Amino acid sequence: MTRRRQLLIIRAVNGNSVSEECVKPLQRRQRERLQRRADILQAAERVFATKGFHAASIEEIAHTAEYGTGTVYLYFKDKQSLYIELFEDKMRDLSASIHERVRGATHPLDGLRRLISARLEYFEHNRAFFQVYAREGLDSDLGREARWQGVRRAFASNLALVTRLIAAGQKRQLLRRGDARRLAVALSGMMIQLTRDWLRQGEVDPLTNQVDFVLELFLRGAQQE
Amino acid sequence: MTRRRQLLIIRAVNGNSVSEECVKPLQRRQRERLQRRADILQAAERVFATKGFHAASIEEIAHTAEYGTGTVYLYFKDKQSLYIELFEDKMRDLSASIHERVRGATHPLDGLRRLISARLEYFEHNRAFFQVYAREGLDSDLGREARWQGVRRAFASNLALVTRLIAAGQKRQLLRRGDARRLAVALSGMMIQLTRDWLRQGEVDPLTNQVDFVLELFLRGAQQE
Amino acid sequence: MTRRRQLLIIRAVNGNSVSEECVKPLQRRQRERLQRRADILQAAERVFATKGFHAASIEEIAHTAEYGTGTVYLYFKDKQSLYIELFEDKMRDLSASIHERVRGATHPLDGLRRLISARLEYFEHNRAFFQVYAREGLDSDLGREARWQGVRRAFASNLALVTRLIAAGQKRQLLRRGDARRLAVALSGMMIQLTRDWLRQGEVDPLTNQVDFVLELFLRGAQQE
Amino acid sequence: MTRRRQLLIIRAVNGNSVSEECVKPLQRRQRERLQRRADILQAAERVFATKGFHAASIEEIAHTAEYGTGTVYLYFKDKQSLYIELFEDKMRDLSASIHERVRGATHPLDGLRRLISARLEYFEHNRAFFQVYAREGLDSDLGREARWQGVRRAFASNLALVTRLIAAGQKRQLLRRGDARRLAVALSGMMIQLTRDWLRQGEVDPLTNQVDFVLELFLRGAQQE
DNA sequence: TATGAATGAGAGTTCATTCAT
DNA sequence: CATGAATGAACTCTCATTCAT
Repeated sequence: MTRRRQLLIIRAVNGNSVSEECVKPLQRRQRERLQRRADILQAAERVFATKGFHAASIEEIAHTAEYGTGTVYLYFKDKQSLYIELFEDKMRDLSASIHERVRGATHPLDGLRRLISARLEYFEHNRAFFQVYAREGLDSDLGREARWQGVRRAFASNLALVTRLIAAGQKRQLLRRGDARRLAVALSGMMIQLTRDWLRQGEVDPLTNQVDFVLELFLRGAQQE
Repeated sequence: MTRRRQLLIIRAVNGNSVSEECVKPLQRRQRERLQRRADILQAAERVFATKGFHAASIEEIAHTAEYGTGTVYLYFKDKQSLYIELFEDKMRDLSASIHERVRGATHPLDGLRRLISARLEYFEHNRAFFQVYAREGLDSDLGREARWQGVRRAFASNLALVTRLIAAGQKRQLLRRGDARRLAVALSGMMIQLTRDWLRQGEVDPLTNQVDFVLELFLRGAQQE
Repeated sequence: MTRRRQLLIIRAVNGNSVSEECVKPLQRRQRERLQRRADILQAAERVFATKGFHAASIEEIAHTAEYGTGTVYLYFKDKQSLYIELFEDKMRDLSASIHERVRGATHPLDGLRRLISARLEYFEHNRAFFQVYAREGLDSDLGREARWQGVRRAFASNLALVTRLIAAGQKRQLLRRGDARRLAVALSGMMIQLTRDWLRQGEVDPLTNQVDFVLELFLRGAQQE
Repeated sequence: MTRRRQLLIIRAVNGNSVSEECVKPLQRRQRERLQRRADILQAAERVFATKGFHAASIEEIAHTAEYGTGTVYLYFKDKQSLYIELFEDKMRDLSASIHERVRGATHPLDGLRRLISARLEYFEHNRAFFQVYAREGLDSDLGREARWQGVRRAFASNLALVTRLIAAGQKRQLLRRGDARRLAVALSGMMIQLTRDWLRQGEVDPLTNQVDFVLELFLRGAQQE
C-alpha cells in the first residue's frame, strides 16, 4: 500500500503514464481476488450442499477449493458469513435469471411458464445450491439471528415475484380468484419437491423436461375434465 | 415428567405389597423402559426440530426430557440412532394416521381428500416433527449411509401411498393419465411448502383450513375455466 | 437431578433419615468440586506465572493439573474467567493474610511492619502468584475491558490498605506529612522489586529476612545521619 | 512516515543527477535501511507496550509503521528478535541518557539525583517503552532462553550503575552501610512503581515532578525525625 | 527490495460418548 | 439403572512466517 502509493506519486510527478503500468495490475489484483472468492464459494456450495451448515467444516471447504484453511478467512469473516454470502450471491443470481426470462413474457401465463422454466433450469445447473436453498429456514434458531435477515429477505423476495405474477394473472382473469401468495407457495412447493425427487432418483433426464408438467398441473389440475 | 414423579410417589405411599410388584416385574420394567424412551424421543423431537441434527446436543435433549445425559445412552446407541429411531417412529405414526383415515374413503378422490386432511392435521399437531420431516434427504451424505436406509424407506413408502391413491383415481378415470408418482411428489411438495409457510407466518389459523385449497388446486388447477 | 429428587421425596415419605445418606454425599460432591477447582487454579497459577496470560495454554494448564482439556471448562467459563478468578481468589487471600496480621498491631508503625512482613511472606509462599501479581495492569488493553474491573479493584484496594496505614501514621505524627498514596506506591514498588530480584537471584535465603531492610529504608532512608 | 514520503518526492522532483546518486549509494542504502528499521522499532514499541509480546501481532506492527507485513522480516529475523532488539536498543538509549546526565555530577548524592531525574525523564518521554521495560523478566520461560541473555544483561547493567553510585555514596560515608545492590533494587522499584501509577492515573502532571519525592524518600525515609 | 496473499500449526472451545459412583 | 463429571477429538479461527510477484 504505502510503497505502492509512493511509487504512484513519484511516477505521476515524473509524468509517466499511469494507465498502463498501474491501473492494470490493480485490475488484475481485483480480478484474482474475485476469482478466489468465487473458488471458495463454489467449494462451499458443494460442501454445504452435501453436509449442511453445521456439519460442513471450513477445512473441508478450503481443501475442496484447493486452498489452505486460513485462506478462507481472508475472503470471509467467518463461517456464517461464508454461508450467508453464498446464499445471497446465488439468490441474486437465481432472481436475475428468472427476471430476465420473465421480462420477455407476452402475458401472465407465459410469464409463469418462463418462471417455472427458469427456476428448474437454474436448479438443474445448480444442484448443489438447490440443496442449500431447500434447507432454508429449517434451522429455525439460525433464521432468527440478525445476520440471517438478508437470507430471509432474499427468499421472501423470490416468493414475492411468483406472487406478483399470479396476481397479475388473476387481474386479467386468466387465473381464478384466491390468495395469490398461497398459490405461489404451493407452486414453489411443487417445484422444490420435484427437484428433490429428481435428485434422489439420480437426475436421469433433464429437469427442464418437467416444465410443462408443472405448468399444466398448476393451471388445470390433475382432474379429468 | 411431573406425571411420572407423581406415580412413583403414589405407589410408594400406597405401599403396594411386595408380591404384587414381583409378579409382573418384567412388564413393569418394560413399561417404564418404554415410557422413558418415549420421553426422550419427545424431547429429541423438539430439539432436533429447532436446531437440526448437528446443532442439537445430547445434553440439551436429556435435560429437556429431565434426564441425565448418560441416560440417553441407555435407550439409544448414539445420536444418530436417536435421530433415526425418532424419524421412523414418527413416520410409522404418520402413516398409521393416514391409512386409518383413508381406509374409510368412499372413492379415490375422497381418499385423496382424507389423505391431505390427515397429513396436514398430523403436521399441525406435530409441528416439531414436521421440521425434521421437511429436512429429510437434504444432508445427502447422511442419507447414503446404511443406517439411514430405514428412514429412506419410511419416506418412500409414504410417497407410495399417495401414488397408489392417485393411480387408483386414474384407473377409474377420475384423474388424467400421467406419471402418478410425479403427481404424488408434486402434491406432497404443495403440502410441505404450505406447512413451512404456515409455520413461518406464525401458525395463525388452523393448517387444516387449507385442506380444500390443496385439494382444489391439485384437482382443478389455478386456471380460470 | 431429577432422579435424585425423586429418591429424596420417596425416601422422605418412607421416613428414612435424610441426613446420613443424602446430605453427606451432597457435601462430598461440593467438596470434590471445590477440590478440582482448586487443583485447576493451582495449575493455572503455575502456568500463568511462567508464561503470562497469552502464552499460557489451557491444554498445558489442564495437563499440569492432570485433567483433560475439556474438564477446565466445567469449572471455568473460559480462559479469561480462569485468569480473573485466579487473580481475585489470590488477592482475597493476600488481603486476608495482611488484614489478619495488621489487625494485631499496637501502633501504625508496627502495623506497617506487619504489613510488609505479611506481604513478603505471602509472596514467598506464593511465588507463582507473585509473577501474575507483578504483571498486573501491564497489558493495558486487557485492563480496560469490563471483565477485568474486578481485578483492577482488588489491586486498588490492596494499595488503599497501605495508604490508610501510612495516613494513620501521619495523623499520629509518626510519619512526615505528604501524599500518603504516593508513599504507599513507593513502598509497594520496593517490595515488588525486591521480590522480583529475589526470584531472579534464585531465592537463596528467605524473603522475609528482608522485612527489616524494607521497613528501615522506608522509615529512615538510606542516608547517613 | 509522511516525512519519508515527502523526501522521496522532493528528490524525484529535484531530478538529482544520476552520478550523485551513484557516488554514495551504499551510504544512502545504509541510511534508508536504518531509517526503516527505526520506523519498525518505533511501531513495535507502541504495539508491544499496549498489548504485550504475545498479543501484539506483526501485522499490526507493520501497518502501524506503514509497511507491508513481509517487510518486517527483511529487518528482523522473527518476532522475538524484533522484541529483543527493541529492548536492547532502548536500554542502550536509556543507559546513555543516564550516563550522560550522571557524568556531570559533583558528588554521589548529586549523582543519584541526576540518575533519578534522567530515568524518570526517560520514562516520561518513552511511556511505551516503559511498559515493555516494566514487564522484563516476568515471562520467566522467555528469560531463560539463550536469545534473551542480551536483554538480561542490559537490565542488569542498568541496575549495576545504580549500585555503583550507591556504593560510591557509602564509601564516602554519605550513605549508610549495607547491601548496595539491594538498595539499588529498592530504589528502582520505587521509580518503576511510581511510573506505573503515574500512567494508571492518567499522567496528569510531569513525572519529573516526583524526582525530589523519590530522592528524599530514598535518602531520609518517611519517618518524622 | 517491498509487498501482502497464502499457509498451517496451534489456540480456545464444544460436545458425543464413557464410566465410576 | 441413572447419573453427570471427565475426556479428547474435532471444530473455528488467528497469526508468525514464507514467497511469488
